[in-house]
Amino acid sequence: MFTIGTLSKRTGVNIETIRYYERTGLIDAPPRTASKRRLFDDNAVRRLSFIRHARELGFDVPTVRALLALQSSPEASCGDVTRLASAQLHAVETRIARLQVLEVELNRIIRHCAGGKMADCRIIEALTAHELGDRHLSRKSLSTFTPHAKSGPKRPGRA
Amino acid sequence: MFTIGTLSKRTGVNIETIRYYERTGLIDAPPRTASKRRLFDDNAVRRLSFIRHARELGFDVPTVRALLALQSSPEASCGDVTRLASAQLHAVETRIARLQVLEVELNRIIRHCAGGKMADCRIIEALTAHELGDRHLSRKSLSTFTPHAKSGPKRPGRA
DNA sequence: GCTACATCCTGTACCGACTACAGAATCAAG
DNA sequence: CTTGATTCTGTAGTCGGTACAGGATGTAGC
Repeated sequence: MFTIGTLSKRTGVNIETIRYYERTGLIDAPPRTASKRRLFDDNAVRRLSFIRHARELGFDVPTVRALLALQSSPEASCGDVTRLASAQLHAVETRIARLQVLEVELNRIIRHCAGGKMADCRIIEALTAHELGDRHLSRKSLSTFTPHAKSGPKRPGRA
Repeated sequence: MFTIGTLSKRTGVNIETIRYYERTGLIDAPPRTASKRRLFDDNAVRRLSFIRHARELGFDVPTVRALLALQSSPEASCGDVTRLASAQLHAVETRIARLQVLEVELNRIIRHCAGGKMADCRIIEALTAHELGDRHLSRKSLSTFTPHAKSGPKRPGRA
């Protein structure tokens, strides 16, 4: 048995995130020491690794929850899992396709303008006018890669 | 001159989002009628279309802001714009590459299990054990396609 | 025992980029 | 004049965490 810091190191999941998962019922509340410290075992490592990996595969939390439920219900069919994975695969493929459209367009934009002044630049125009295949565009899908992960503490908000 | 609903229809941007953009300074506060209704013109349509398109290309809002600033500063070089677009292209390419890894793995998982019972299913195991190239994994990148866009009003939260 | 210092606890607020809703005012058509 | 659509402001909720305050423990060295 080990405390949350060890679990965090073993799984690569943030301590705060582990507590968050507990709060939201993704993992069970573990036993505690007399001084209220959480105690985890190897089972917790496995479950948390599973969650992490599923999240990495792009499953959203409700789906992860469903997978976990299937995992612990012996009469569930493997087909159920396959179904979830297929849905996920479909979503991933859609995302890839859309990103490739963006890739092409960004390339076009970049090539279009080498280094002149704004007056000669078609980019703004291109961005304003051009039409993307965007009928079902989800806001969620638009997030940029923002690697603010472990790049140190930043607190610009409340200073 | 037209009101916000018309602007919304012409640009495909949600009314609430337009007001949000105004609040956060992405667009200027427009003139109003005597009864405080916002009045927009074709310029607003262009600017908002630009914003929308840039967002669709995956630019985050601060970057969109930068693009807009460049747009209205005549001495800015086209190269600045190109730089932003290149950064965005790089991010998009990274995302594609990562999603393709997921695609492969999901496919593998799906093929691995046709329709037996959980007992015979390797998926959970695969998800628990397998290691992804995830050293710099950003939480932001994990969001699933959640097409809850215009699929009607839903209010499960406070009912 | 005492002092550091690391780790852990709870609780709350914050992030981005919106979205949703309440409750009131105003508008346009019949 | 009434009805229904549109708009207004303001606030709170969403998702999936992250960050921090302020306190309580644990552990090591002296």
